[in-house]
Amino acid sequence: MVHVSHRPAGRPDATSPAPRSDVVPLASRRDSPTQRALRVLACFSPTRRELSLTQIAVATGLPMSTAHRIVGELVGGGALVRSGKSGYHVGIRLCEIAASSPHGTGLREISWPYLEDVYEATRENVLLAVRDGVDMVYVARLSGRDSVPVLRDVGRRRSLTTTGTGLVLLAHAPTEVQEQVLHGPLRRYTSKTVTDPDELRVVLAEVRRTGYAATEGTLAPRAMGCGVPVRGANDEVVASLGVVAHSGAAQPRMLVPVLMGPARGLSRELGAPSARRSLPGTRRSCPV
Amino acid sequence: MVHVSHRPAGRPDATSPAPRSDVVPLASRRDSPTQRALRVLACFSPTRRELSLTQIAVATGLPMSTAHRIVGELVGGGALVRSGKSGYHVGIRLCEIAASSPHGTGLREISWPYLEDVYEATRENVLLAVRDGVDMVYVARLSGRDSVPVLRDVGRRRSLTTTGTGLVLLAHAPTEVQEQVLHGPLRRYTSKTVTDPDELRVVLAEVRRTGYAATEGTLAPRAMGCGVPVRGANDEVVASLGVVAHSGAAQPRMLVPVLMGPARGLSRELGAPSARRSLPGTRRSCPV
DNA sequence: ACCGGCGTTCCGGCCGACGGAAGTGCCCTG
DNA sequence: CAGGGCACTTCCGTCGGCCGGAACGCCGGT
Repeated sequence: MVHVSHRPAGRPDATSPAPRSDVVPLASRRDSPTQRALRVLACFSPTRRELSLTQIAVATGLPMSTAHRIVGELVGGGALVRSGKSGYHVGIRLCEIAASSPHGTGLREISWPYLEDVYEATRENVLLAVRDGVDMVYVARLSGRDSVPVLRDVGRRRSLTTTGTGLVLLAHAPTEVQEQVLHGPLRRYTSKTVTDPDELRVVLAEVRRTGYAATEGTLAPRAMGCGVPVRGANDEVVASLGVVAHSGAAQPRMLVPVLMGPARGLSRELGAPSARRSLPGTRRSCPV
Repeated sequence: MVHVSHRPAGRPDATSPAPRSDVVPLASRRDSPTQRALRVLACFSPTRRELSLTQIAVATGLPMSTAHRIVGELVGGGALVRSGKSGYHVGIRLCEIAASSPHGTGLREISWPYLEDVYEATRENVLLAVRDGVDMVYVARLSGRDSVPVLRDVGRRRSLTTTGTGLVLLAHAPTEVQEQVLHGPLRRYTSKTVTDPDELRVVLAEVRRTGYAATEGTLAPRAMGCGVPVRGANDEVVASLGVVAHSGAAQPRMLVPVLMGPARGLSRELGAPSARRSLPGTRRSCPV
């Protein structure tokens, strides 16, 4: 069973040695049509909602005619739609498909009432995040009109090491992912950001032991956050529920009891066995 | 400019039950790899969140080996992820991309506060819908815990002719779309469902004239709804904001004033010129 | 142990994707 | 008004990689 690394990892040219003397290394970038189509779709992001054909061609590195054909087929399939004269954006069809993801929009639908519960209790920014590779992606955000807008835009990709929600996800990630993060560069955002691998290991162990992660000033100077795990059908951690607020609004760890209830409720709805029955020792009902 | 019908139309290969042993190009029904990849993705829906490889192969009509290759590439690109041993579901990567759609998740993000405003005022199911082809798709739904669950699941596809929100979208759709719907079969859900094309034309004209659509008992016997248009940057109708509730909870048209404010606010945030300045006739320029 | 289903791998043929080049319409400019 | 630049669209010959039938592990059930 060959498990393909789910990250194409940029440009692994080494797989095709074939050192033909006349091979042009520049344009030898032949990948499968499926991957090309995905690359075209990947051009779009919450920060780049609308692109022209030329922009797509440049972003993907595809020739104009090729980009034109692929985009045309994506439009025919409803994945993209034209907006205006020269411009494309992601179509509703793709949103429908994405809505089926149990880690994305589907999870958002299920989780919404629980986020509301947390919001009712805290009146602060409530977030639900999942892990994708070595990054964290927010799938849902609930922020009242009067709460501080610390973070914006669902779908933004962030580091796993700088927020409470991220640390929860990293602490329960597979070992290989953790090692990958620990060996990679740990970017510093503030003076409090943890950048020492060994120190981070200690933090992660603590997160596993206590069942929550609280940070203060690690991403921005006056922001603090707290996250707790949300578990799925196999009791593995599928998401992290957290609150982000300005420092001083509350002690981070005081948020833990508020988060635990909704997190357990959500885990139960997701089919987590450990959340199925209310155990007497709720705070450490699950191994690790 | 060739406008491809955006519906690939199921499976036309059942037409060759007699595979002659000669050169009959039964496999000539080949579509482009891009379209194949989209067909694979389109297998997933909110009602079919997890599929095995065999299920995908059957659903798309692709041979196993072909389906295996395409699915593998989609997994490599992050569009699909494995769940368990035999099973795939839509990946977060696709949700990120979909989050950039101004007609989908992006619209949902923007619209949420306005939906909340309507909910605060009505305590009923609040919906935001857009049109895709001759169907309506809900992009956001807000229903309180205690409100009647009349409709479920964002991303579900519905008819344009049976709800207030749908009628608004249809009334402001391009003429060709309206004709297509009017000439097609008009499915009857209840005894009150409008199925006569001429009668529907009158209804649509009334919707355009009054600026809202109210229905009662057209989809389900004891359900009523009301919808108003939401306009975009070109002042064209991009979405429909509506409320669905049990009959008797309120007069449908009494919901109109409640809907108009948030709808105008949302339109303004989307850049609609007509909502830019508060017109004299408008009874409330700011959301409730 | 047998078996049936499912997923995976392999390989040769063939056909449709590929992309350079030419064509079209539009807008801005001199 | 002619000219030129830009963005998009179409065309067509070539050939490389997709295609899918067939064969092969791997389980789980009986």
